[in-house]
Amino acid sequence: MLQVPYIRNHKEEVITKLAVKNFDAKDIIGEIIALDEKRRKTQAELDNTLSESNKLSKDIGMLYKSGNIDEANAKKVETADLKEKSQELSQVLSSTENELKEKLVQIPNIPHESVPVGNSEEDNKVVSEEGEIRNLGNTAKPHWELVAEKNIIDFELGVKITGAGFPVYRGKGARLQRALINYFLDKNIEEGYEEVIPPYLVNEYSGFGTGQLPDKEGQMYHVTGDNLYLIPTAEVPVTNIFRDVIVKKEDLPIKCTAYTPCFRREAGSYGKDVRGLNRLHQFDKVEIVQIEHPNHSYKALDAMVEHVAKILRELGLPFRILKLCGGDISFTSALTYDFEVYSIAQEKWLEVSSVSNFESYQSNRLKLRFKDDDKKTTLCHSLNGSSLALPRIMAALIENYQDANGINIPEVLIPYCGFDKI
RNA sequence: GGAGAGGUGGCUGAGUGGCUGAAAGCGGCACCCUGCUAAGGUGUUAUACUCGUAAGAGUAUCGGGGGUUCGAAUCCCUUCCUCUCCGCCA
Repeated sequence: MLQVPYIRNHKEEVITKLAVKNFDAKDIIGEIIALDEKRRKTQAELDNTLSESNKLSKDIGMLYKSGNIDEANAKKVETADLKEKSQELSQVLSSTENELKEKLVQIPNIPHESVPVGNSEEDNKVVSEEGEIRNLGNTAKPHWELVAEKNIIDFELGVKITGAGFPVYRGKGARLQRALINYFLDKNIEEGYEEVIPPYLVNEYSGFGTGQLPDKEGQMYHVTGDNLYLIPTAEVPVTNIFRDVIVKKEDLPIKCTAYTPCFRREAGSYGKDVRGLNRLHQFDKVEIVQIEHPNHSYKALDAMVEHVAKILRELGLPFRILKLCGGDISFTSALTYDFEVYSIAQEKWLEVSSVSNFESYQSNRLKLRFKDDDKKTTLCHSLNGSSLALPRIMAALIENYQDANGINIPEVLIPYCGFDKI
């Protein structure tokens, strides 16, 4: 959520920059400024009214104490008008505040100046590309065939137990998955991230804090009996650790990593793009989250990007890094880099990580602040990224490391797996 | 799930209708003093919003929401949470 004073003081700039996200902010910004003015005016009026009736009440108290009952009763009558007025004003105030908030949450985060203009993923800018893409000719098998042959991931079984998009990993498949999780976590811990195991169900306040609610409600599984939501990403519980928190400046940056399963309803497309591990309702992901000082958040973003790149390099997967354009970048992000690994059998790039700086957009919702040198409380910047999402890494590993004898395990994973071939 | 008790500032803990944004202690910060150290002294120490260039002033906040009252941390209702006992259970 953007800060109203910022909108008020940088009206034109906000409108221009939001245009990069293909968001026409002109009307809504005007409405917000008007609502804010109304809010402030009402606030001032209400405060004055309350101040008056507080004074009267104090007088009445004094009069009672000194035995001046008649005068006290006379003053009581005077309070009636003030009370009615303050009730009216506070109603106006709260409805104005609600309206204002409703408008505010409709405005996306302002994109960073380096975000390329564009309408869709076609316009994302390839920042770098690394690793050798093997040429297996037409012998390359897609991962869904390989996992069936080796009996390491069973999609049909998942359908029987739950439904489509809930695969069963078994044998070496399960072991490889667990190896990847541990490997990712270890790399993150090595980089200074504190490991946390958060709840996998969150309440609605948390959903609001990270922006899933109220708009993207359909994306999450809702446990209606207890009014809780299954997390679509560890970002939700982990970032909400810091909701309503004022941290010490010297504690920044705060770095957390968490492995969690992720649950996504993602009502939508079927077919080739969602075959196998490409898109699931339940999947595993290791997430990294940073809370940073506003002056250092872009340095932190670069470091996170480099960290993820290092892991992909170690795994020996060909990958590229994209800077998302205005049309593809998420609502809440100021700058996002996507990581894609190449799937040689599907002959396409698969997104395996998305690393973003939200600047103060999330912090404003979360009320996540730090005390600055001038003792002012200032919003922190928050960042997060996947490090990494498991299914597509698994898919790419299986496809890229296949040969006539089976599937090879990358060097770094062998100690975690306990085997070197499937 | 049943029966009780309770939720007050960074922490401990007082406070049962008005002068309590909140005693006291601890902790934190600043300064002073003692040639060092231990100790001592003085002051300060919440958050948000509004008005103001500022100094400052006002308003709200004692788990959340609602109510009674001229006036609520204090009374009533409701909800969430914590603790103790019983039951159930990985």
